[in-house]
Amino acid sequence: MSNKESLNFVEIEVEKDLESGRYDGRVHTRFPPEPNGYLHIGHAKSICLNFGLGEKYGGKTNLRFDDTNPVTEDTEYVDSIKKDIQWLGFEWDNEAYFASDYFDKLYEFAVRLIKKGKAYVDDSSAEEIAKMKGTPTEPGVNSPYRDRSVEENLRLFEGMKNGEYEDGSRILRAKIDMESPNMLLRDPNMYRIKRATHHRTGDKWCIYPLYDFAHGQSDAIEEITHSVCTLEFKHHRPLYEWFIEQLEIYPSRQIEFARLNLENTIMSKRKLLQLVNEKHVNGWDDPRMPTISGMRRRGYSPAAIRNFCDRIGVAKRDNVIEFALLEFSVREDLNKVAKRVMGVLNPVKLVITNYPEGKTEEVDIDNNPEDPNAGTRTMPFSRELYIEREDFMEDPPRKFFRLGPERNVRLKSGYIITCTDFDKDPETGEITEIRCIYHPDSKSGQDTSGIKAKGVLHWVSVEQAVPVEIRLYDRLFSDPNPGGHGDKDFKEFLNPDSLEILNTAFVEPSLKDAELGEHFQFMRKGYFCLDPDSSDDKLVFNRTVGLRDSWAKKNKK
RNA sequence: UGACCCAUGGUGUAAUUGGCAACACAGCUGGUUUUGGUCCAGCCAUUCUAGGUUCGAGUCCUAGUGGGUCAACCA
Repeated sequence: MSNKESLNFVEIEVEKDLESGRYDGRVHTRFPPEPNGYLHIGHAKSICLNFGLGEKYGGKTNLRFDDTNPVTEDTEYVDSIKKDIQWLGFEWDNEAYFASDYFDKLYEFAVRLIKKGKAYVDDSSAEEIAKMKGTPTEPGVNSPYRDRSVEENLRLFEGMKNGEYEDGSRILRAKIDMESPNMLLRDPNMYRIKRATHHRTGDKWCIYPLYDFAHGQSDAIEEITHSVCTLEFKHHRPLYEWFIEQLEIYPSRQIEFARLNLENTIMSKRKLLQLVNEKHVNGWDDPRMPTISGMRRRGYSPAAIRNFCDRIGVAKRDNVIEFALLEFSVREDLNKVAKRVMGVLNPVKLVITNYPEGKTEEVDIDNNPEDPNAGTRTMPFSRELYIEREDFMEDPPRKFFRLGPERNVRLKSGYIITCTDFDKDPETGEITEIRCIYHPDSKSGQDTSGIKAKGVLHWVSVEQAVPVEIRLYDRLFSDPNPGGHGDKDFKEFLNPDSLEILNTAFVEPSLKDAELGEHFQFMRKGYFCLDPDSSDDKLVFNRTVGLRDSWAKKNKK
């Protein structure tokens, strides 16, 4: 198969099956989300794994919605999930499938099991069943309803389907072994009565299969070869296989891998939903969310996310990935594609006293030094500019390469300037204006001045500057493992400074034509993208991720 | 006080299935640079512990230790 490159353990298992001819050389995987929330980066790992397997071995991958619990599921989620998978760049086989498409078949499977004497209707309450189940260290006991006749079970199960009984009054269980050390084999529930409107089947059904009697059966119906899921389902495997054996259906094989955990975030859909509902964030696609839609809005690219998923690998041990690895993947991709532009986040005015008033010249600038084909554009340069407030120091240390009294610095793609003077608010100590002279023979590309300038600053011409709103993001949680403090609620670790809004920023005029989905690098400041909140009279930019900043790092120490 | 799974640098993943512990990220040095970005070079591990098998163990065996999962009419 594949020779030199190392395989993950799932691929190794798949290749073994390919060699043994177990599935006639077929590889057919599936990605089975429940439509009860938006997809997150953990799902991205699963998507990349499942669709990656399909692509790598010339097979196919189904998208199947595991929609067997109508009370939490909704078509809004179906739509968002489809969009996210496509955006990541994957294509599922045929139309999307739904477990709910198989409700008739599943009902028939259940009847088949009853006829074999392998399933029975239990009239016990949920509490009674739980009690009879025992504990991990104590065996369970048989239900008094366990030995009903096949005929009675058939009649009762049909009654359940026909809505003759109340919700929760009866349940269909598999008859396996109440003393099994594996709790899941202690007569697991198969079908419950639940009068709820399903997002696709409406009110047709009042009984719905549970996970263990839907998932594996759906795999079999679709003739899935490798059913890849996360570690929590390990204990379900014997049950998964028991049903296959009893029903004599397609023998799909379940393989479990360790789910992704990311520092400073949570991956639980339930908790993410809570953040949305309680308005701790502005929706599922809030750029601080670990959702695919949030990351998209934040400016992460599909390639960045896929590369990240490649890098983290697939194994069986619990893992916590450092956020820095995700950010590396984002920078790595954006560095190649992002157009370099200028934006001043915290402006201070710079006046070039020896530059003619009213004059404007267009200076040339590279769109992307990493991409020779990206071309160049021009930017207006004039007497009054905005520069970054933090690029000036009244009394700078030796290693500060930026502007200070009598210091030289180059204005990127423009001229070298020498600072001559500055104004300061006597009350606040804030610098209000900086004055300098420029050296006309130092123009970028035709510099004959011989002047040295260690620092290079970005800038925007005041007259043409476009005022914009800038949104800066930080980790949503200040704790590396917000969900891992059993006694404390994860929301206690929400980072109060995860969103910072800047309302006095300016960007170069070319950004008036910025489009949604475009990636920009604001030089020396990071990667940015236009936010959908933008309107014609107000542009909003999200900072996707900052640039690596060894100067800031050095100063922190 | 059960069953099952897992254990390799700060993090994650490898190691031709018993043959010199590799790659990436992070960190630290230095170089290049009209982005303190990118890029380039260098540094950073006696594989949880203790026994055993073997010429040879990260890999096999035994025992321990540590972590995870399992008792929803959720998936």
